[in-house]
Amino acid sequence: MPELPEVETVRRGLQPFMEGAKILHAEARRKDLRFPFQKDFVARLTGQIVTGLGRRAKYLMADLASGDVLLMHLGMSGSFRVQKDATATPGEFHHPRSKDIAHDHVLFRMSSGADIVFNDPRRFGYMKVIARDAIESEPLLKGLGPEPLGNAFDAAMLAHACAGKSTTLKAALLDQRVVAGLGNIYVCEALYRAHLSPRRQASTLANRKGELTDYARRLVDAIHDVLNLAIKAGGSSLRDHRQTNGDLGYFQHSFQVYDREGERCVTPGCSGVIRRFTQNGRSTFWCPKCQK
DNA sequence: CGGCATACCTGCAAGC
DNA sequence: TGCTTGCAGGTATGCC
Repeated sequence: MPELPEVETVRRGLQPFMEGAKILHAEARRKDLRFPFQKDFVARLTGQIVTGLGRRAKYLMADLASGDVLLMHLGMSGSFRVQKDATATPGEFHHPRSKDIAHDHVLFRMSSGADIVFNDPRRFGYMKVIARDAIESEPLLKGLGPEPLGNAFDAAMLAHACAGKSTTLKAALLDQRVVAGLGNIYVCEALYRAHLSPRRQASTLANRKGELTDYARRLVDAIHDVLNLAIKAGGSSLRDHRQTNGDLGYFQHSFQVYDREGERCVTPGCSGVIRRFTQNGRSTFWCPKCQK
C-alpha cells in the first residue's frame, strides 16, 4: 500500500537495522519479482556495509560501501519486516512468527542482528543493484519529477509542469514525471483538501498569461499537508520496531475521501456526499459539492 | 511525443 | 458453504 508516506515510514523503520550494518547474508528465494533478479544480485550485496538508507519518490535506496546502490520498490503489496531475534540459519529463514512465508522473497541478514525480510504477494515490487556513478542514467529513476516535500516543488513549478497538458489534475498528479511519490490515495486526498475537482484540467493551474493561479498554491499546500500528516502518523506507529510492515499504523483512519463513497463530506459547512468514479482506470473519490 | 489502456500477480470481499 | 466476479494503493509497456 505504499505511496510516499508509507515508503518513508518503512525507511525510518529499517534505518536503525541497516545503516552502518553489514549484509552478512543475502538471499533471493525466487528468480524474479516484477523483473528477474540480476545474475549478480546476491554477490553484489553480500559482505557489503550499508552506509545509508535513503528514499527517492517511492524507491528505497540503500547505499553500499562498494559504491553500489540497492534500489527497492514495494509495488502494491510489498512490505518489510524486521526479525531481531532471528533463529533461522542462512539458507532457511522461515520463522515461527511469519504467517506468510510463501511470499517472503528476499532476506538480508544484517550484522546488527536483524533479519530483514521482504514479503510481496503480488510481486509488483522489485530490487535492482546499480552503480552510484550511473544513478543519473538509471531508467527507473530518470523520468521522475521533483520530490513533493522538497524545496524544488512549489506552486510555480507545479503550474509549469502542468502547463500545456491536455489531461485532468487527477491524472497529472499521478504522473510521476510531474511530481514523484503520490499515488491514488494521496492524490484524492490532496485534491479534496484543496477543494479542486479531480476532473479539472491540469492546465488551469496557470492562467492564459502563464501566471500561476491560486489553485496551484492551494494544491501544493494540500499536498504538503497531507503528506506531512501521513508521515507523522506512520512514524508514530513505528515506536515498536519489532515489525516494519505496511499494515501498521497507516494513515487510513485519517482519509477524508478515499474509500468513503456515500459518506457525508467532512468539510465544514459542506452538505455534500462523497462519490466514486473511475478515471483512467483508477477509482477517484471526491465531493462534487465542494471540489471545483 | 502525450495520453491512455493494458498487463503483470495474488488475495480478498461481495454477491449469488 | 462454495463458487464467481470484481477490485486493489504500483508502473513498464505498447498502441493510437
